[in-house]
Order: sequence, then structure tokens, then C-alpha cells
Amino acid sequence: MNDPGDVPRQPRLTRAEAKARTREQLLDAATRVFARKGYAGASVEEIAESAGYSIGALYSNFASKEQLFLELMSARRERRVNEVASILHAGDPVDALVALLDRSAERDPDLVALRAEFWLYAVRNPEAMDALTAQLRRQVDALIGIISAATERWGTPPDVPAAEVATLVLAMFQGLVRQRRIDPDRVSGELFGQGVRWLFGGLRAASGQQASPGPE
Amino acid sequence: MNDPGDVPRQPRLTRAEAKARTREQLLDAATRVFARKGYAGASVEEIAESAGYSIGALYSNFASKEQLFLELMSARRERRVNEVASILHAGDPVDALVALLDRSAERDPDLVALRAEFWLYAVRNPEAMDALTAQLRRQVDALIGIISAATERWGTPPDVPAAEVATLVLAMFQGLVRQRRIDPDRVSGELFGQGVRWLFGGLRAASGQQASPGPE
DNA sequence: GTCTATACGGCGATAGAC
DNA sequence: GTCTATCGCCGTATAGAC
Repeated sequence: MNDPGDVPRQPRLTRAEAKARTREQLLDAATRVFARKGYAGASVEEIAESAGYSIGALYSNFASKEQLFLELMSARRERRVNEVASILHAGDPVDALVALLDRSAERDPDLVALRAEFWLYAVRNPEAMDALTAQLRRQVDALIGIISAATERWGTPPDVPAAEVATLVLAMFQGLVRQRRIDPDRVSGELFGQGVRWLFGGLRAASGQQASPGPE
Repeated sequence: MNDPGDVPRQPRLTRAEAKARTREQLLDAATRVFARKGYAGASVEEIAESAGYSIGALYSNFASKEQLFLELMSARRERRVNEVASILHAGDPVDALVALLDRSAERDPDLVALRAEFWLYAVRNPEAMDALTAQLRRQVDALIGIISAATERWGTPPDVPAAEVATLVLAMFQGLVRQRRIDPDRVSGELFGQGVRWLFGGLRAASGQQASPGPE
């Protein structure tokens, strides 16, 4: 009726879809290059080439190197979560906690470097700090949920502020991840679990209650 | 006898001393600039100017920007330590521990950024990792001394490996320092002390021994 | 020993062809 | 929408004057 000739009615990708796909590929490439070279050390040329495009394509999708970096750092946060519920149904809550954080660290080895890079960027460019604060709070909130569920099941009374415990657990984890890159032999894979167990043990003791020690 | 005329016998600074002084000033300036701009983002021009010298003076004292950075990172580690003994004579060992680490973090706000910068550099340039490993081990060893002294006095039996505890304490501290830059309101100054106390409490509980709970 | 001047390359960003 | 070509700037590092 409305389209004579051999023009395909449904191209595989519309122009908008093609552009969105290019954007995604550029973001993926930028993730790798920024992680490997750092924000200042990375060049837009290497990012574009690594994605299989030209510099012009990059600038047609992002206003500047800085905006590409910022978009990347706020886009990536959406990628995980929601495996929390399933992991909690397992046995030892501490094991579940360890597994959760370990998984997020191992999923992409570059992610730790990228996080350090963004921390430095935000420290030096305070206008970007809000985004990082939001990410941290999201992480801590997720841990609060897990930890309060775990302590409830475990018998630790709820008079210990879960937010503080979550902050401590996250700090310990992040510190260990960085130390492991420096001295792998002295940071065993089980040390984090050990630390969490000790911390929770101290929690129960401080609460003046002798609950069941839980499985171990 | 050996020097006629008006040549000063003892110039305030010999040439070697003057050069050493210039080196020190350049290293100090480099510390500030690298911390503020990052390794890749810092320029040798800004470093030289910040020290009150020219680019030529910088290259007369250091072979390259990279060598300046590496020398800086291995030179700075010598600057503290040796206040450990005095601090241990105080009352609560945990308070002493907290004070020790807090002091090293507050002495120079730039130091935390510089550490992150060096961590990233070493991750990306493995030939520099050895220096970082040595620094970390030094830190952990110092903590082992303090912690074993504290636990002995406190009644925790020595069957818990002090190295693991020291690693955990340091990880928790470093994680909290970084989190505090992101969200100061949720990382109080006392949280680290609280965490250490909980951790030690769990240690005592895990040792199957009910020692005196210590002061608090 | 330090400074000034400069060589040389690489970078971010833009313009115009297709 | 993407590519090629290029502009303009700033970077590291060097050479030679003083």
C-alpha cells in the first residue's frame, strides 16, 4: 500500500536503535580503557578504536570525555542487585554475605580499579561527589537489609544499629580487596568471612546476650 | 693558609647541600601536586613552579616524571613510625590503636589520595608493586606488634593469629577513611573504635575464653 | 645548578565529506 | 550516524646560556 519497490519494511535496527547500540559499545570500551589507563591516562582515540568506531562517532554520542566518564560511572551501578533475595535463602548468613560481596568483586577485575578511579575523581571534583554518595548509600542500604535479616535469624538483638555494622562490613571488605591486590598471599579468600564472624561475635557479646553461636 | 682573598670559607650551603635542598623542595611540591591532580593529570611544569623552580631544575634532579613519582612514594614511608611505643603506654589499647591510625590519616589529608594513586599505579605497572607490598607489610607488622601487646594485656589468648587480625583492622580502617570522604555524616569518628572493640570481642568469644572485658 | 627557549609528540575537540 | 582530516593546545623532555 505505502511502500513500493524493494525497501525493507522492517530494517533490523532503526537509526535510533543503531545509535543506542553504538553508545552501549562505546560505554563498554570506555569501561575497559578507563579501568586500565585511568581517567586522565585514557585517550578518546583508544576508547573509540577499542569499540570499533572512530573519534567522530564518539563525539557524536557524548559531549566530552568527561561526560562519557560520568555517564559510565552512573550507568554501571544499575547492573547488579536483585540477587540478594535468592542468596539469603542459603544456609549460613555469613557465608551468604561473603559470597555476595566476593561475587561483586570477581565479576569484573577492572571494577575495583574503576571504583578507585571514580573515588579519586570525586575527591578532586566535588560536583561529582553526589553521585558517588548515592552509590555508597545504596550499597550500605542493601547490606543493612541482609545483615538485619541475618542477625535476626541468628539471635543478635536489634539494639545494635545495623547501619553502623553494614558500614564496617563494607569497609572491611573494600580494604581487603585492595590489600589482596598488593599482597595476595597474606589475604586469604576466607579472611573476610573470618572477620565478619569475629565482628558478629563481638556484637553478640556487646549486647549482653549469649545467643546460639550459629553454625560453623 | 689555603685560601687567599675574599672567598667565604664556609658558604651557608655547599653545592651538594643546595642541590639536596632543591630535591627536597621538589619532592614536597610533587607530593602536593600529584595528590591534587593525580599522576597522569599532574604536569612537571606545575610541580616545578609550585616548588619555586623551573622545569630544567626538575630534570636536573630527576630523570623523568615517573622516577620522581616513584622516588616520592618510597621516600615518604620513612616519615612516621616510632611513636608507637609511646602511644602504647596509654590506657585503653583500642583507643591507642585508633589514635595511631587516625593520626596517620589526619596528618596530611592529601596522603589518602596519594595512597590511592599509588595503588592504581602499582596495579597498572606491576614492576612497582614490590615497593607497595613492602610498605603494606611494614604497616601490618607494626600493627601486629601493637595488637599482640594489647591482646596480651587484655587477656585474649595468643592462639589467634595476630597477622590476620592486623590485616582486618587495617582493612577496616582504610575502608572507613575512604567512605568518610564520600559520606562523612554516616562515618562518625568513633565508628572505627567501635568496630575494633566488636572485632576483639568476637576474638575473645571465639577463643572460648571469658577474659575480663577490659575498660569501657 | 638553575634558567630560558624550544623540539617533538599526543591529546581533546571540531568541520565537513559521505 | 559515522568517518577522515585537521586545528590548536599542552604535555614531557632536551639544549645551551648564564
